[in-house]
Amino acid sequence: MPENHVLRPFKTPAHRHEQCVADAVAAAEAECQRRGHRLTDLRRRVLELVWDSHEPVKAYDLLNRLRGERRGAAPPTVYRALEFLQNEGLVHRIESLNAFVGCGEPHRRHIGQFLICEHCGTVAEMDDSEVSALLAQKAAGLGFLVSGEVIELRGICADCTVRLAGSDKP
Amino acid sequence: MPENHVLRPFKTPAHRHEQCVADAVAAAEAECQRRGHRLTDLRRRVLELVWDSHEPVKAYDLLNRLRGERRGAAPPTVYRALEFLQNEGLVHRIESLNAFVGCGEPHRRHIGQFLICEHCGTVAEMDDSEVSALLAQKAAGLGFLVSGEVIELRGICADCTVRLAGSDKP
DNA sequence: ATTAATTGGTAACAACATAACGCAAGCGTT
DNA sequence: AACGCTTGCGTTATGTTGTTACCAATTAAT
Repeated sequence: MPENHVLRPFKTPAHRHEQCVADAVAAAEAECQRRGHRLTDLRRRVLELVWDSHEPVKAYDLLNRLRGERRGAAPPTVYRALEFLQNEGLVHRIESLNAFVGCGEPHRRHIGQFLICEHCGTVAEMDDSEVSALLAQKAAGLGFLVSGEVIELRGICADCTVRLAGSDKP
Repeated sequence: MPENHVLRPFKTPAHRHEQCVADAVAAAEAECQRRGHRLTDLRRRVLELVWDSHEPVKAYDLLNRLRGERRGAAPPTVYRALEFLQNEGLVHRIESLNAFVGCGEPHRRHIGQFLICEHCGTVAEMDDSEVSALLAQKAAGLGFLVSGEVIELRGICADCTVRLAGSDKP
């Protein structure tokens, strides 16, 4: 078992977006079925909207899009769907952005460590057990027993590094 | 140079709180003086209020306390002071709580890794370069160049572990 | 079919944060 | 001291994010 899962890589050149959303929804269907939980129309739609961007999505952006297609959509509509999706591990919340991203590997329960590109806004997800273990060990040194972690790194992704280097000398 | 600074330990039994706040303010004075930045009455007072609790403090709690002693206090009053204090490294923001804690070591610039006790609400601060280095290395493996990190661990602190174990068999 | 549990529509509100404007105090120059 | 610049912050208003409470509609279980 690899210690570093890369769950949500930065976009590859060959990225076919419709397929990627469809795959995510299919995986979600499968998981919910397996668990006997209900991925209703609303929940599925919110999940699609989350995946529709590879950047983190704000709850009220989802709401605005929902309003266009569902009469009576209101904050609880979105937050309830998001809560369900989070509980099922289908989306993650990015605390430092008050925003949400789809999870690329919902069948394996995990928390995730996020890489947020400050240039293009894209978020990648790692799940590295070595990092978690080291943190748990360091915390244990202070008598602290870890039960959850929020890890969100900011920086520049590979694509943007290239792009920025290129634009240095135009 | 130690790789793991413990900047804000959990409370010790001998904790003398007034002294601890006074020390923090004195350190802040010294830092601002040295940098030629102005720790005004308002900013000093907000810093005191932040330190007054060892738990993270919400901006609007600060505001409510300020209102009792300063006519015309409003959200910008607090947020501006907090922004200054953050820039000076005198307080840290806990993203996952929308709250603020005083920094125990303002003379050394750092980001901090936070341990949040879910039982008593207390926050401790680590600054472990080994953790940061490992994260940077793992991210680099994905072509990601890290420039900032948000690390907030939840769990149970040493004191509460003891307390909880004791209350198992009362 | 009847009942019980879940889902989500609706309205109101609570919590968190920023924008824009202007005055006045502090400061650095002359 | 007089001038003009910057900074701090009071003030008003508004924008964003998240929650509570209640009830109607749908679904699942008996």
